[in-house]
Amino acid sequence: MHPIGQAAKRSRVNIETIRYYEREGIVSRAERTTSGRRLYDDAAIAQLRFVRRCRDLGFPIADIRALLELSSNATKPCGDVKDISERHLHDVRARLADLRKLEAALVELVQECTEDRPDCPVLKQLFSD
Amino acid sequence: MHPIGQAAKRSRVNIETIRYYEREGIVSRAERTTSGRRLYDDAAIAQLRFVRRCRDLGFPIADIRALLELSSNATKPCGDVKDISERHLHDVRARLADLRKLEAALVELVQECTEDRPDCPVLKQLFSD
DNA sequence: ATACATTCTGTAGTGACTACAGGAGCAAGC
DNA sequence: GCTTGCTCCTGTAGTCACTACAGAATGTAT
Repeated sequence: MHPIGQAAKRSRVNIETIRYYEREGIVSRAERTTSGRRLYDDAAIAQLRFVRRCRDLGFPIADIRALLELSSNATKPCGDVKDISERHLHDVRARLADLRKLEAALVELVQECTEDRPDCPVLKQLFSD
Repeated sequence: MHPIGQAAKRSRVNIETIRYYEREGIVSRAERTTSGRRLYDDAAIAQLRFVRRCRDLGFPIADIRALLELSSNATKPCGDVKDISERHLHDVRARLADLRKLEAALVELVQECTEDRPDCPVLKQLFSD
């Protein structure tokens, strides 16, 4: 059994975030010492690491809740896991498309800006009707 | 002179957001009728539209404050405008790189998930040490 | 006069944390 | 036993850029 600091290091989830996850019911409530300090076994740490990996993959907390639920309660989770993952992948691709457009627009904008002259074409363009 | 609803339509900034921008000092304080309602002239609407366009380009509010300051006070704003824009472009590219990695990781993950079987390889992988 | 639309202020909620403040517990050295 | 310093506790507020109300007042059309 490990105190929260150890659990944080092993899961790469920082201490404040672990407490936040517990408060929000995202992970199960940790055991406590008699003085009220949290204690984590390997399974609890694995759960934190799971959440961390999902966050690294960009899954929102709501999805992570669902994934954790599936992992503990479903007999055949794979279909639902796939659905959640594909929906998320779709979101990521949509964000990628937006960012690519944004990048192109910015490149064009920056090209306008070449000299130290009194009328900035960038500002002019952004202010135009 | 236009009431806030008109200003919102013309600038594509919604009413609540316009009030928020004023409260935060991002745009200049609107004139008022005797009863206290906001009034916007063309310049004020252009300023709102400017903010909206910058937001569309992903600039954070702090950058927009700086750009507005430059547009009203600087004699040769173009150099600074370029600096701000390039720093932002750099950020956007960093986010793009992150998202691309994320997409690749998700594609790989989703490929694992093929059948309706009791042990989901995705969950297994996310839970592994 | 009445109905309806528009606007006002002020506050709270969003997501996913992060950063304190102020206090208590614990381990090691003297 | 005492002090030092680290870890931990709860609870609250801040982050970013809005968005969503509640409850009241004003304006416009019939």
